Amino acid sequence: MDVPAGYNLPSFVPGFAFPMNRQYDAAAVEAQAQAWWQDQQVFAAADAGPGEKFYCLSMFPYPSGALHMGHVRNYTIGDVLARYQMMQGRRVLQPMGWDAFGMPAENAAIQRGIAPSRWTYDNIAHMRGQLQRLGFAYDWQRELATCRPDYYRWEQWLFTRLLKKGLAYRRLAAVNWDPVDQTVLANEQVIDGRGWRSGAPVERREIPQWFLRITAYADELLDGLDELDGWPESVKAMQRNWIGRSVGLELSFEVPAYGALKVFTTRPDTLYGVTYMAVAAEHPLAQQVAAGNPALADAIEKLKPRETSEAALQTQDKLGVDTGLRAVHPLTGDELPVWVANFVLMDYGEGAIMAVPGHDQRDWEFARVYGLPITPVVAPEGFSDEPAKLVEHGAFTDKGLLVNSGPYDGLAFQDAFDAIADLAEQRGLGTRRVQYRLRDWGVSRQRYWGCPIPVIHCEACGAVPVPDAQLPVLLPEDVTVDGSGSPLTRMPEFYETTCPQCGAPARRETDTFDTFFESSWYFARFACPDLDTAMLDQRADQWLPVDQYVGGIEHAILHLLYARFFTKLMRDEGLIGVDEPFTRLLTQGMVLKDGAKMSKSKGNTVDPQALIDRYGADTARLFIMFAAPAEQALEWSDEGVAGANRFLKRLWGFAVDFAAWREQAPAADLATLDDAQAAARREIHANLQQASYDFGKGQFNTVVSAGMKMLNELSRLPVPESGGAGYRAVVEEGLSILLRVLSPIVPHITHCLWQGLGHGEALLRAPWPQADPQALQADEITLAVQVSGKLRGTIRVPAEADQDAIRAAALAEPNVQRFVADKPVRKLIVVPGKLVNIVV
RNA sequence: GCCGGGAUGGCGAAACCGGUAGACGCGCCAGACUCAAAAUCUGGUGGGGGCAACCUCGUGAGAGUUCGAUUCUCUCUCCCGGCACCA
Repeated sequence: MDVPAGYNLPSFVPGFAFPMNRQYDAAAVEAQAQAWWQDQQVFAAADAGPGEKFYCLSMFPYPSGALHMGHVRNYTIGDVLARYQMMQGRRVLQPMGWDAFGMPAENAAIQRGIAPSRWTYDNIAHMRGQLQRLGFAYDWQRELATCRPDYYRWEQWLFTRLLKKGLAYRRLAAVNWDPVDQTVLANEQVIDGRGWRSGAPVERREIPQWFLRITAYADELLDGLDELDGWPESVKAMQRNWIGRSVGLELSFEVPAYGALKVFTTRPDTLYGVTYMAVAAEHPLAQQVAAGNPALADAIEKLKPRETSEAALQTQDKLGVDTGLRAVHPLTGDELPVWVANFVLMDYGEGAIMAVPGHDQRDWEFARVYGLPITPVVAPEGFSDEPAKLVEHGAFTDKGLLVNSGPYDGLAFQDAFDAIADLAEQRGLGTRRVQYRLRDWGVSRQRYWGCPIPVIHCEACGAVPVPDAQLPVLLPEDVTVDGSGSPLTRMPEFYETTCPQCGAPARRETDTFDTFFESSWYFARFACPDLDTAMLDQRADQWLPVDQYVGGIEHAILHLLYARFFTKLMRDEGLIGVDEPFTRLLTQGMVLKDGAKMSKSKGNTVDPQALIDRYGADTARLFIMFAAPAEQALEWSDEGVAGANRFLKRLWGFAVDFAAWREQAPAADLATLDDAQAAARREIHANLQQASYDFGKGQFNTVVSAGMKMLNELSRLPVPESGGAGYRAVVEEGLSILLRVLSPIVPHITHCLWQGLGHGEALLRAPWPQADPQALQADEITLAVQVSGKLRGTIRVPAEADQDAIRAAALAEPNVQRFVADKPVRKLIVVPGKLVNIVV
């Protein structure tokens, strides 16, 4: 760590002279603290040793160029948690790395003609410097970047293992195709149905792609959520819904001139309410109809989705066309029209539905548009009106008792479900089965800046995994990217190879992995980043699971689900013993300015570098932790930052003045406190208790608040001109508590003051302070007095007053007497330590 | 469209198990210091009423449960995150 030239470092010698400089110089203080940490190697995590392990991890950044405020927030929260655990005596691992593959590097290459690798490595170097300037307690020896072959070779290796197990496979899947740029587009690159660069309407194309069979782990991924007590309920709920396990009935409807039309339903109880059938435009039935009828083919073609995003599909107007085919209702024998509808998704279930417009809102809306009948077959218990009334203004989607359902009338949901499912199974019409919303994970990307998929395509042998001895498949870094597809497809020296099985000329796969592939296992690699003989070794089990994971809520589903999935894959490969990667999860909120998320496109960003240059790392950290709870959105405020800096200046000045005063003061004596000093001490300990409680909850803004109150209490005490044994005792103790409580948040200033005040060298290793119960004792307490629930006054009573004494005091309060007057007291509630409510 | 979350003074927020709404900070107002300003320090600061003691309204909207609701239940509005190729 470099110390700014020309600055005379204050000489912090424990227990001796305090620096003369009363001015808080953040740059000097921070350089001093960081130099000490660097010198002592305090953040190098020992794989074994004394203390319980604690693995604290923040989601690693994409090296986009420079840190943004969201990074600063994320990493400050993680660092505060890590440092807090160090002070609890844990052996803490807090690593940092780079999620280095991705589209922005290719975009930069197109725009500026820099190779993606060069751009990425430069960004990493710059951002690493910024992280170091912020004083995060990272073990930099474990740093990794996912774009380096020594990292990605192991995910290539794992992929070949999954291929052999059948957990990776290849099939056709849809992509967004830009017909002008002749390239595949990410959903992000499709704006209002058009390519972002060409402006051409995107097309949907089916190409062969690699998939990971995440659905094979659907049940385990779902059930595992129940054990994750340290995760927010909201994230678990989102994952549950994403996996979307539902138990239902697979049913076949006979369609003359087509055959059996299979559907899946979770509501067999509504079978009598089916009034039409609907299939997706890509469904074989639709294709068959189109083949024999050009007019219908044209109409069906228009119903085909153009984009791949589900949001785009589900928000379009409900459109359809009648195929003219009729299905036979399996129980009533009624004829049901078969429609092609754009709200039916080919990817979910069977790509066909039995429409029950009385009890499904989408079916209801479609029926309304096309004048199809709506038949209610379920009604709430005790519903006595005309059943048709139930579905006049929308579908009735609750469960209830069956009506209009022949022999099943009057049955409740589960009985009806069972009876109809039993009948369907007996008659061979269908079977019960479990359906997931979760789809297998498509990992192929037709892009350059990613990990090459380690497969060789041979005409004779098919898709052959690259043998271990040939790994890694190196991504050539010296390339030109021009936006018209991946350069790998134009590099014979990359793709021309020979089949590892038969030796014939063969073509190397030119697709790369989804970048979620890299981020799905990096947390494990941090345990052994230097290992070059295997993906992981026993050190992974020494550190895993991650005890505390911190990152944005936007990763609630995909990244966190894929990381959980990979953990199970690695476990089943015998690499690790844990089932789940992250024991506790904190999802931090966004950073906003003027009510909107900070982003370059909105032009409302604040550059963290400017903030650090002006005020220092501690001010940035303090503001971020104080301005809002970690999980909530944080509204940026330049004045708030200045306020945070003001507090640090006050803290510095107070400590320096006290140290100077202490030179001529008598020894500290806690037995000689006056009333004000005793009260201040009580407040210090009360706020310590609060801060410890809040730290445990992860509510850091109120920890800062408690620290501010402590300083307020101490500064309010008059400084004795002579004597001062009591003052010295209260302030010395108070400062030692305050510095420790704040040290995870503002580690630099507290480190220097701790040393300067002579408490020892390593604040990091100081124990967390404990509140003294004796200091907390008060003789009198204040109780609120309500009359019929409204506050009418307060009373002071001895702390040990009994209920009768409290009642008497409450009734004697003058304002209370006014409101009670001669009205009879119906009830008198005493909440110990809080309030009295007199109900008249 | 579906899933998840949020809404409290002029602003960021606090209120632990249903018990004094607005701690702490920002901003603003007044005062001290200063030739002046900045910085710093002291005091005040939810709306309305009152000389005051106090009264009254008030936690997105509407209902409900309760002696008592920011907190629990139901309905609604608006904003934010995710929706499988942004990371």
